[in-house]
Amino acid sequence: MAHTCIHWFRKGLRLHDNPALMAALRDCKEIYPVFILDPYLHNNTCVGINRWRFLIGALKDLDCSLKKLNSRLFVLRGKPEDVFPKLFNEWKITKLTYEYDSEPYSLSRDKRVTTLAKEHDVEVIYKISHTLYDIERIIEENNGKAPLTYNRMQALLKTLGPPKRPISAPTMEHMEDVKTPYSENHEKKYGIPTLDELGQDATALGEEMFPGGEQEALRRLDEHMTRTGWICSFEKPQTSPNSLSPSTTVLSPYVTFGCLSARTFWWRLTEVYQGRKHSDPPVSLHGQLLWREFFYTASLGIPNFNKMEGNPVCTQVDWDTNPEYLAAWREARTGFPFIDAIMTQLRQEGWIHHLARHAVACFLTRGDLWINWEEGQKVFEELLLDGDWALNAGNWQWLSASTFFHQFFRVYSPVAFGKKTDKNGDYIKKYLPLLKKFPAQYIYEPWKAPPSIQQAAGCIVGKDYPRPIVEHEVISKKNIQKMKLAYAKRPKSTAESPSKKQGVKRKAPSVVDMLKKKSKVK
DNA sequence: TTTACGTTGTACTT
DNA sequence: AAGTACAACGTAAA
Repeated sequence: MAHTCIHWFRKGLRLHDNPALMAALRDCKEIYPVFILDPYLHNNTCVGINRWRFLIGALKDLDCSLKKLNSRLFVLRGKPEDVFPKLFNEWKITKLTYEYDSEPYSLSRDKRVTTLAKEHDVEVIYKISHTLYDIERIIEENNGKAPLTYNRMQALLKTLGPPKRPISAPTMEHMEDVKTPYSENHEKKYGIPTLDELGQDATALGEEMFPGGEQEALRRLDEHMTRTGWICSFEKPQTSPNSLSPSTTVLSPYVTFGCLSARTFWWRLTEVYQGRKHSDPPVSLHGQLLWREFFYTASLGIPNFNKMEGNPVCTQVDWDTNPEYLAAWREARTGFPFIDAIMTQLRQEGWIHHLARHAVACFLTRGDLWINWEEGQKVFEELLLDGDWALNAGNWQWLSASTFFHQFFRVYSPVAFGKKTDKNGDYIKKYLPLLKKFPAQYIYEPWKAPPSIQQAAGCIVGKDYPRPIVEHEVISKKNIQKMKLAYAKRPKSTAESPSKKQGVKRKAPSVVDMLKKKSKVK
């Protein structure tokens, strides 16, 4: 007997490489494509206006693509646990399909919805298509633990082989015997929300740099894939955090919302690499997708992954509570132009380069302000178009040297780091036009400019632009010592003889270093 | 137990 | 552009 199905879109806002949607269309007479505005996920505190705009764009594009298949998108409002029982009854549903999502809230929500579905005699089918791999399998392969290093991750993936190939989007042939019953007043009942309905002030919006949606995602993917030389020589650490236009693909928002399948991206890259010399993970574009996989795996295998407390791999640090510092960082008024420019770009455009994220994250946490990484995590979640639960938590732990990365003595300078790729400070001038008349010599540290130069620039530090809120050279050294202390308090998994051999070990590394350098000749 | 290594530090020297 | 000191961590493999 043919089914009456709901396909539930959450992430995975696309038709291509959507195995759960294809499962819905098998033996199907009626399909209801559904998206639910869940007050838990979509409240105003964790979703900024740029992310709302991206989501609305993605939903519009989805509805547009579904129309071409004689179907429509049904947008509902409310808790999924409340919405589904009504839909099951009203539409006489027999099958529910969705894409697997490993976020803790999603897992608990989907469990509750599955229970409700069973009570209504609704068959539930879910498929894995948000990540390259079944990340539970990766954890199994590592004896039940998430790998904590990229190397280990790569070794595990080697045993699993390459990711599955993506599947095509449904066509009219798949829809031959399938209908979507929608009425004249569909827009009124199930329409896509406007910014206004969501309580957002649309007049506050800037130019839309990255419009949401699957069609836009695939168009951008195609465009990038034509740049074969660039793709093959791509090395993430060599790309610039402060170029005036993005030095990377910025496909991340599309992958985050599932407008673009990670597997589609992966295999398109494989095609470009084919028969050509190319860079490799971790720095290559394949490598970037594997980093995503790495953090997804960690987020599933490590409890309380988005918190310090109760997180077994996270170094417990006595971060300060300092609302003034936090507000200065969030609102781009730290007095360090490089930091403030990045935070301005983040708020305006919803995207900043990965290394720019490093600079501001290090500054907020272990580098300068000594504020808990969870505070930064919240701000990024609100403002980043590619704000992803797992990647955001993982990268904040990385940058704060809480786990994954442990060389806490390597601190980014809020002055020096940006100069490497933008000596003139053009990036700063773009996002902080107030400072645009400062000569290059002072653009990264305007407080050092003599009064006459400040006057000539039309910007007096301490009046028009803030003085630096901390003295980086001093505070970063203090903070390194505080990190050392926090590390010393870490519970040791193996019993070790502590201080005995330390005096000897001090000298040894220099010999090791010398040997290392000899072998590093390229 | 020891060793190698870690996507993306800074500041100074050669 | 490449090398080196700085002060020095944990993980995973050997």
